[in-house]
Amino acid sequence: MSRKEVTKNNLLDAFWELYKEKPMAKITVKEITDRAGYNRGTFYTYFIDIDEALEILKASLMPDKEMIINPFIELKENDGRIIEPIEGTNDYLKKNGEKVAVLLGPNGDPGFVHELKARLRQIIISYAKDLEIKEVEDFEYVIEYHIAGLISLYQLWLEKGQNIDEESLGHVYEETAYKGALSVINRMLNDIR
Amino acid sequence: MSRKEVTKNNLLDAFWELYKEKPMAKITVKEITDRAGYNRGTFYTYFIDIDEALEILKASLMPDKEMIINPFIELKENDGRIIEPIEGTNDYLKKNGEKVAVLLGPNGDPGFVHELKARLRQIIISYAKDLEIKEVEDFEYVIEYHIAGLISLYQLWLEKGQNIDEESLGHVYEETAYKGALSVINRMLNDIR
DNA sequence: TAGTATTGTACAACACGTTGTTGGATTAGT
DNA sequence: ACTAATCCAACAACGTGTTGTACAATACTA
Repeated sequence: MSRKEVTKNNLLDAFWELYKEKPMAKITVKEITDRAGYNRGTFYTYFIDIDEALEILKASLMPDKEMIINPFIELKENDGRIIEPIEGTNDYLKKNGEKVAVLLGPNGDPGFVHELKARLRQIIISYAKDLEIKEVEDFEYVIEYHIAGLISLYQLWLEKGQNIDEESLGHVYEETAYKGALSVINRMLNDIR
Repeated sequence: MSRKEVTKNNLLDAFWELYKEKPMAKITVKEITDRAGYNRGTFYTYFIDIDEALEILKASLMPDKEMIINPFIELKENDGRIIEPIEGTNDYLKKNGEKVAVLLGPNGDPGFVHELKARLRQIIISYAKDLEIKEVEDFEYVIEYHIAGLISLYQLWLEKGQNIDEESLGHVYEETAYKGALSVINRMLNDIR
């Protein structure tokens, strides 16, 4: 790795440490360079401003199509049932989950959430394209609902300090995604009567 | 309304107009007061800083418990089926939907989203409290999944310029919430084979 | 290989804009 | 005319982004 790359990474790392602690508005260039051990001016040889640094980090966390496996590919062998997307996103989350969680959290970046959802929608839709779905608009809304729910589910889980084990979470997810949230709630209510 | 209140509202309105256009970091006090037609110093007699102005706006958009009707209250007359929360949140969204959408959007405030979801969860859970649900943790996750999905659904709809009519959206929502997103997707796929 | 030119990296210093505050002048409400 | 609200001018403190410079690494030439 060239010196240039080393320096840039050091700056990005320092920035990320600060970003975990406090919102963008309260982070200064000086803080970043102090922590990384450089002069403040050096920052500007690598980035236009702090926003660009964040953009670069966000870009590195955006999933490529290859990172999300096709949920429809095993349709035939799977008696017409699509496989659960959480499996497909697992690799991605395992690797970047911790960082992604920060961007999704209360001090995170709404633009990132927005783009992440758009990207995932786009990927899933592109996979489904060959299948020639008629209700295209409706389809997109269902995808959106599900992706948002899935992300929030995961986020809340991290926020709660993973208060239930991963399998239980998977079970909740599966039941909800296949039977519907309101039906599940109904079941939970009827169980106690 | 006193002169004081009028001025404060004017300042908040001007701030909101700017907030719709660009992110917090690029808004200056001078811009706000120029737009509202006041001196820059006047801003500081009403707010500590720009952040406080945003906090006040966010607070005014937080739903009270009274604004969300109890989705369980008609359980008995409703053959054990809970009524759909979208009905309950409708009044709230009708009134504040446009503003809320900005805060949920790409230039919005992640803290607001976080708090909004937490508040809605809390309200719904408080309604369900009397019913003594056993799987409390699981219940919360299902609620979270659903709320996030519902909000995103609505947000995407606004973003798409309401490309389908409200009834269609309601239909998509209902089917998804009661049958499960993945099941709906399965149906859409099977329909074309 | 030695010596020289070229490039790139980091730095310190600067001018600029915004912030948050102050005290006193001015205007508007009743 | 009295009081409260607003304006205005000036201020220090701070963060920003740009400039010119020194030094190190690398490439070039003989």
